[in-house]
Amino acid sequence: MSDIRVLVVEDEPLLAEAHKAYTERVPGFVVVGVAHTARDAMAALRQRGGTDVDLVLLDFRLPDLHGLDVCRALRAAGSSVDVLAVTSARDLAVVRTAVSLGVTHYLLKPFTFAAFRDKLERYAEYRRQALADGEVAAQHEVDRMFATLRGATRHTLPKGLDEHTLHTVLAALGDGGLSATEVGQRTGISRVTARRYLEYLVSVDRAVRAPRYGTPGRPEMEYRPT
Amino acid sequence: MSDIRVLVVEDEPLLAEAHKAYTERVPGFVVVGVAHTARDAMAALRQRGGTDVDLVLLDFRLPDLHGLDVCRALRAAGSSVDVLAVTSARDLAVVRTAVSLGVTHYLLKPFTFAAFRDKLERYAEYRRQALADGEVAAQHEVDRMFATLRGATRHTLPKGLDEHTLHTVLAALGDGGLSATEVGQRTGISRVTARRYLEYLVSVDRAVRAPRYGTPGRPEMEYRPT
DNA sequence: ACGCTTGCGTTCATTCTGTTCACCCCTGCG
DNA sequence: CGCAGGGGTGAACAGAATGAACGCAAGCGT
Repeated sequence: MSDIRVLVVEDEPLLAEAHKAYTERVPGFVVVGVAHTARDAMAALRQRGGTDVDLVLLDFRLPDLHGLDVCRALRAAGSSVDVLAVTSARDLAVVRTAVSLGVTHYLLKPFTFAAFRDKLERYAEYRRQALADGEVAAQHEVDRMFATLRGATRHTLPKGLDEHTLHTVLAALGDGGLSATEVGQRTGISRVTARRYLEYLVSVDRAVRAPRYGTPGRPEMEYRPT
Repeated sequence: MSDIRVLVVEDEPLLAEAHKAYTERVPGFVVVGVAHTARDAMAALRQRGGTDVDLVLLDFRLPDLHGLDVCRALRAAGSSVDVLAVTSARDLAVVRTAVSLGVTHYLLKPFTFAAFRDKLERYAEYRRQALADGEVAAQHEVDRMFATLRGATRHTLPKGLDEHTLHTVLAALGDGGLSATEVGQRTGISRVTARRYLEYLVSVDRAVRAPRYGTPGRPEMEYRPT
């Protein structure tokens, strides 16, 4: 199976580099181009005849056109290249339209590498199933393809940590500025456990810690989500 | 929440009637039109201004144009109406293209009413989440929308589960707040079996689980029906 | 400096989870 | 009527997640 060829479309040069680096950290993917505007992106896709790019990492906020318009133009031109929306647009109307235009996934900026990799790996798996030139025999095969692409996110937590507790802690943390003890009080969880989860969040860059000075005694650690 | 308005596109008159009847058997859906050709379908959609139809049940094998071309024309015209592909085309290439054009689902003919209803109900649930004019706060909310639309299907009880036991467990659960052990005690079923059924209920969103904190030792899981 | 104060970070007992596997019951078949 | 097979159940077990206890770390005050 040859690599999946990706075109990165992102106007901010630093982010474009970051997305490129992220993509190439995922086995099976290779970046074949970077575009900074909608015009460049469409030119790159046209030039390549629509067969040399498998997946477009498309920022929706571009200087010249909106990403949704790029999608529409692609579809109108008969291209069936796959699109992964990478954007900070949180409007449900935009999500709806993106879905109707067939984006494979919709990744909110800023994102962690884990979230990014999850989307790419799902796409790779979908592609493995869909790329064959054969035919599907039964409904459940089609269902499985759709589910592979869009099914619930799998997230692997370290041992000793529980997913539900993690959500509870995250919710209690709110906008941050809380110590482990305070999070514990808010959730009914013990300080020890609250700390366990807060430290996990720090370890995966979903929170930061800072000491609280000014009072006697050892300073308290204050956690804040990122 | 008003009904979801459906346009049925199917050239075979008998099948068109059948699809219409099926659709109206699903609560929350209403058929607002039937078209027998691609031309008719596009005319109907244009006439209605693109805002009076929420979902198109689209046969791909039409006398004048292929369903895929209808999709492409819709997208090119800026319509973001949702499309449920209903077709006997089993080519993976067709499925791939359909996905890239944003079809919500792909239903192989011939199909059972159960399979059909599953697709419509998933779409309704997706719509409920996506229709608000608000904004999404986090990645997992978008993920849930995609998963609702495309997640794995489960219409029958998995092996190893018995319907009668399921009802017993559901009845014992009452308003919730019970652990697997407690449900077991109330029903005379073992904890293991009670848990088996409770977890099934969670997996199909008919119950939620939350840990009970405060005491030493691994927390108990508390189940609550939704 | 040096103690004082306060909470951090860790260890470990505790309790319940999740899984495995043997058993039992039912059904179909020779 | 005996036997094989499969689906559903529960006893036993390995280990997962929590919180109490405790020693030590880290600022503050004199």
